[in-house]
Amino acid sequence: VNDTTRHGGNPQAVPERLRNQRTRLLSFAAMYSDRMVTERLAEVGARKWHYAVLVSLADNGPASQAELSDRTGIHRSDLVAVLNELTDQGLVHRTPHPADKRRNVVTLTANGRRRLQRLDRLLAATDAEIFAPLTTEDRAELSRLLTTLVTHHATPPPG
Amino acid sequence: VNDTTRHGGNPQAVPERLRNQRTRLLSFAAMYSDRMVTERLAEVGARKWHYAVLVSLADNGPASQAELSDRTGIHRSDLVAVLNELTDQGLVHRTPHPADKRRNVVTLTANGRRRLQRLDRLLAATDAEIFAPLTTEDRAELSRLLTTLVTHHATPPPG
DNA sequence: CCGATTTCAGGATCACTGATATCT
DNA sequence: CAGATATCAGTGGTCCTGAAATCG
Repeated sequence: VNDTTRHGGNPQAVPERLRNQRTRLLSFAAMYSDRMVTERLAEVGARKWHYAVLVSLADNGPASQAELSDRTGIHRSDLVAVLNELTDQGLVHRTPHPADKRRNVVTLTANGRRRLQRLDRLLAATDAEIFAPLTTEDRAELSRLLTTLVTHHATPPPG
Repeated sequence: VNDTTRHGGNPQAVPERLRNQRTRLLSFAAMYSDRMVTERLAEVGARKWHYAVLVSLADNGPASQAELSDRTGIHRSDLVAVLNELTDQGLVHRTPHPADKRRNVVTLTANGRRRLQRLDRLLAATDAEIFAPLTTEDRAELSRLLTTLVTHHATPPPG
């Protein structure tokens, strides 16, 4: 229908040398995946980072913003806006830390817990959609390979 | 050394539910990969799209900009700037198409061919660095899985 | 007149930087 | 004082939209 947009180019025309470039494959796969996740979340007024924060609070309990940044991978500077949005929606709570006046303690609300359940279902469906062309075994294998890469590069070099 | 930047967070602190999320793994892996590729290319004054254009011209011959966009996945609007940079460096050539005055014919120069060889070596080294934690078989497997995903999602839905 | 090609101006989003005020 | 925390303003890159100018 619309062939000038949604780039990635015409797959048939892409030279083999480019098609087989692993870093390029990784980039494009992530691009499609990110786009789909972002779209699905946008339909219910959420963003990727929202989910990350809600999960972190649900699974590891209340936390300061600095710790939330560590848990989710959200940059400290950007976490502020994310928490503003979540508090505006009544999904989390920012209260001053009793013993350390610099910190906030971020807590999940009952609404936040319900919201997380919904996002969980939504993201499970999106995952199924994105990885539909892979078998169950292939999906597990992909997760294994990506986990190896991520842990290797996320781990700070020894020192 | 600097633990507040280069996010991805503290890997140990990331909740298991997030760590195992496939779309997140894909995003982060691509992020690390892209960052490394971009850095290495920047050291020699190049960018990712430069390489894509040079490869396309070397492997599939001269082309119009519209066709180059299809071959490389570069958006038509952004291709202009990329070609400006490449022509400024004397790596490609823009000449008017003899039979169709709307088009340009983009050609690889001798310098462009030499440049491509250098970028090939550089990117091969970067690929080795990025995928170092994977065995040879694992890398092939990863390529296979990613290719399945990319072709599936790049191929326009039947119609 | 419709469609294709090149070009430019600008938007939206994202990771990141840098600075500031506050507090330990 | 050094160091940590939360916040805000702003940069640079990328993907994308929209429109103009030119031409088939």
